Amino acid sequence: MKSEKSKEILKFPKATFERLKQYHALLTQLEIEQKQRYILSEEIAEMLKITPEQVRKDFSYLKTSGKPKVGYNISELLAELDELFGIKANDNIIIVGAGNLGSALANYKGFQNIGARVVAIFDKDQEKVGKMVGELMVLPLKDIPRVVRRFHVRTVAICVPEDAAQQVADLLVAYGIKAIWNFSTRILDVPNDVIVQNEDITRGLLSIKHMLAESEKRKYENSEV
Amino acid sequence: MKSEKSKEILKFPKATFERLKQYHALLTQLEIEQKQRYILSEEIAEMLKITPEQVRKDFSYLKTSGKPKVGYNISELLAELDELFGIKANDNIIIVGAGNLGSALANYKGFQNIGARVVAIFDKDQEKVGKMVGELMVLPLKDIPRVVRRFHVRTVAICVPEDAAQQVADLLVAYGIKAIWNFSTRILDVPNDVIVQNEDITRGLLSIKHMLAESEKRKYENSEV
DNA sequence: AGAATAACGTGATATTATTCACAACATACT
DNA sequence: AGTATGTTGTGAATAATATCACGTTATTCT
Repeated sequence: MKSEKSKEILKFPKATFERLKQYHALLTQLEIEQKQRYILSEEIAEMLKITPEQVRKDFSYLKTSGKPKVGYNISELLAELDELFGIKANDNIIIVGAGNLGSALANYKGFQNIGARVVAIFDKDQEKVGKMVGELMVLPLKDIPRVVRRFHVRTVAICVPEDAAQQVADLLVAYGIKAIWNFSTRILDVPNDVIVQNEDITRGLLSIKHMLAESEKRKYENSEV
Repeated sequence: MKSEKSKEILKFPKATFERLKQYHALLTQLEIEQKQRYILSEEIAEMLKITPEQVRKDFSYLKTSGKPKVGYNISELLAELDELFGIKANDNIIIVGAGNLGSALANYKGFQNIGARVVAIFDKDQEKVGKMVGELMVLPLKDIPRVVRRFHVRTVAICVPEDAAQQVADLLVAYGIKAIWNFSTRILDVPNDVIVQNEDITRGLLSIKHMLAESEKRKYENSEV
């Protein structure tokens, strides 16, 4: 490749990338609300519990720039982030497991905001096959390869019971799936070229427990002094 | 390999804390499986896609130590992490929103592993009130204060539609709730002393999209060379 | 128009996190 | 028992990230 600079521009710190996802979610929300056209680094910072300097530093990796005393144009910023995350290029995904969690995902309306679409949901249980989940009919597992090929599915959300997660993952790997969105708490064993994104929600609750304990401690210490 | 330093001060880097949660989940799984008594830093590293040095460094903040050529005692390590996260001290939590997501949470069996228990689930919709979700009967929102007081609830999971999230948060704050586990993608505006843990799952999918794009690019570049 | 103001942009500096390198040591082997 | 081996534990070096400090600039005010 020729242009080294253009590559450089799309290269930001990992920590910045994580925050860009948060900015994207926030800006999407603001864009929908249509209450304001511009936003200050300080406003963003307050909402996301970070510093304004951090926000500006992050944005300095982008092409979009803000105006002193006015802030950043929400639409412009969101457009650049959309572009950056490849949101215009839609990704077809499927869900395995039509229990409550799988159904919740299937009904989730926000996927369009991040360039994703759920094209099918599968379940092992014959009782569930044929039932409707939102606008999708639950399909049997054997149909996975056909749907994957037909819709060029690269990403699968695993929403099955804990002890079935690895088994389903093995199946999906065999079908050539590129990325697994793992909603079980199990650590999946897959080949190195398969991406695994874990959504173990219990981690969030552990954080809460820890923060609650911390704030209790502070309260105690303060009353001591 | 001596460690005489006072480990009483349970202060570790933030990054380490994040990983301790992962170790905890992994060790819980291994403890349940009962397949092995010891685990090497290298095995942990491979499963969590980090380096063995990182694992050992993290564990160096703990009292538990490993044995050369043998590894770490799983039960001992898990016991220390349980203690650290205050898992023996049970936390009663409630869920607001009895849709698919709220129901999925209510039925989740892993809460006991992290010292949490769902004591009630609420919904605004009169149609849902009275219905059973797992072993819990859906209650009307007006019962929240009573349950919060009766069960000393400090933490609430918000599983309501996007545009109701802020409203519910305001309500909960008024009832004296200390921590909000936010499953909507909305950024909630709450007083500074209220903890908010966001579980915006779309971030995970954005990461997948990005990684897929990266691996596509690598493939392309390799075929160029 | 010129001055005052408030917010942006970013190089320099400080802080935090990861990796390296190797001594210490438990186990297995001869 | 002594030696070889492989893994731990951790201070030191390096790398990544966040914060600071301040020059720059668009807007508002007089």
